[in-house]
Amino acid sequence: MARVLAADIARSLRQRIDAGEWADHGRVPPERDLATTLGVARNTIRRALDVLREEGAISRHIGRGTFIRAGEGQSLAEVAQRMRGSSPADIMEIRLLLEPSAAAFAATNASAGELANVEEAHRNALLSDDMPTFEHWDAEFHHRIFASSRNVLLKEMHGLLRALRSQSPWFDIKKRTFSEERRRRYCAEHGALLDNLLSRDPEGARGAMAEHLATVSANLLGR
Amino acid sequence: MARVLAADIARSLRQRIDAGEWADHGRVPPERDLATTLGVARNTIRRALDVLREEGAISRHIGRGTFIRAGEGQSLAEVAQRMRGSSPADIMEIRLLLEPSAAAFAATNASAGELANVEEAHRNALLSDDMPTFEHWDAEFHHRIFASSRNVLLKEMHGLLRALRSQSPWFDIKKRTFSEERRRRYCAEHGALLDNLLSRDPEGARGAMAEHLATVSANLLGR
DNA sequence: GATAATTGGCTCACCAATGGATTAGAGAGG
DNA sequence: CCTCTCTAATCCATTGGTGAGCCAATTATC
Repeated sequence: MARVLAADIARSLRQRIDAGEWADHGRVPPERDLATTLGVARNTIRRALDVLREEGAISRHIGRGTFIRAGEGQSLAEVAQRMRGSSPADIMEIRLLLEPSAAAFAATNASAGELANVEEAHRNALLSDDMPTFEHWDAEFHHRIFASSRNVLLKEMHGLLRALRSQSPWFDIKKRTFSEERRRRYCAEHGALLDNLLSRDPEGARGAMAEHLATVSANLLGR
Repeated sequence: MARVLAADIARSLRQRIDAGEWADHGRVPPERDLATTLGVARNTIRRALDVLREEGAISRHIGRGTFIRAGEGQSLAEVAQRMRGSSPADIMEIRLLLEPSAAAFAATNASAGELANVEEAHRNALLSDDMPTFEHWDAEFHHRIFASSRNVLLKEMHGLLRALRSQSPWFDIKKRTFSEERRRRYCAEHGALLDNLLSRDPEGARGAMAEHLATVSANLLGR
């Protein structure tokens, strides 16, 4: 008998997990089954699984079973769920990463109709006179730019950011920092950005968006 | 038998709803009917439906029935659902937007311990000899960089990308394009990136990551 | 309008599956 | 002989599924 049976079994199991043998349900067979099929005592299986759990490869739950950790907290919905805790600063940082590029993509990829939609949102934001209406068309302006980027995932990522922003602290911050002067400033920056889009200038659009977000960030976060 | 019956049923029902099986009446059969046709206890059906309601996929009303909520399309779960359709090219584009900045953030924000974790993933990738194990540590390397960026949302966004990549066409593409030479190339680029992180050079890290992703993109998408 | 049928909400007792833990013993190797 | 690993058996705690029953709200029927 080899003196390190459990380690061997651990290695073998790790390989079978990585190869996706039980990936369909994300669940490893129960200890007792593994013991009989591998012709080994349940104790030994348990020690092998202890190793894998130490490594974080699996998790075990009394009464439920042994589960592969990849894909455990990794379903799209669960990840989205965890995003709820993000701070306004974190969200702003991500916007700075995504939105300028989205604007650049839109400048090159958007159809005339899509740009017309962006323009419509801008016009409505200009005309709106109360804060909620302006907020709505402001958000719509940004979202329609993402929708014009021709990257489905990018658009949906913005949808996610928008969902996050519509929650908890953001609304208060926005309300507190809103003013007529800032609204005019936003509208002016939107207008400049729109001009870059309409003239199909990706780098100009990227710059205009970056500038606009810098303004927003300064207003909301005070820096 | 299977200790995850309710979860399986939830998955199956979600699929049937998405397929439009009951779209005409917007209504799912009563719990008791589902129980008998699926041959399980009503309690189990209820647990499965609880999951779907949590996700916002259905709503239930005493005395009326269980209804499909095709509404708004703004819930996080639904956004996540739409992301499933993203093409590999779209995903790659987003990675190019996020990962170089994540590397730059990590260079400035990471603790020594976090960088040690990144290094560990790199070492394990170097040592792994079969493709699934390498894939695992490769993904882990990238993810630990995001975890070191100190931006929760950024980290979760990468989790989202990873979840998308672990689905459908990606696995085939990776398998088809994998080779020992490419593995060595990836490891070398990871090493260069890691050096920039350890020497706390944000712009160097950003550049190294951008270069690495260019290689990956060329290999996977052929351009 | 009154009554019955339908439908989701809830609880309970019961059982099987499963991981957690302990104990005792058999062999192997120093 | 001592130590270490594996075997074997046993008991525990938790979880999830079953089956049954009753309640509450809604809808159909007369």
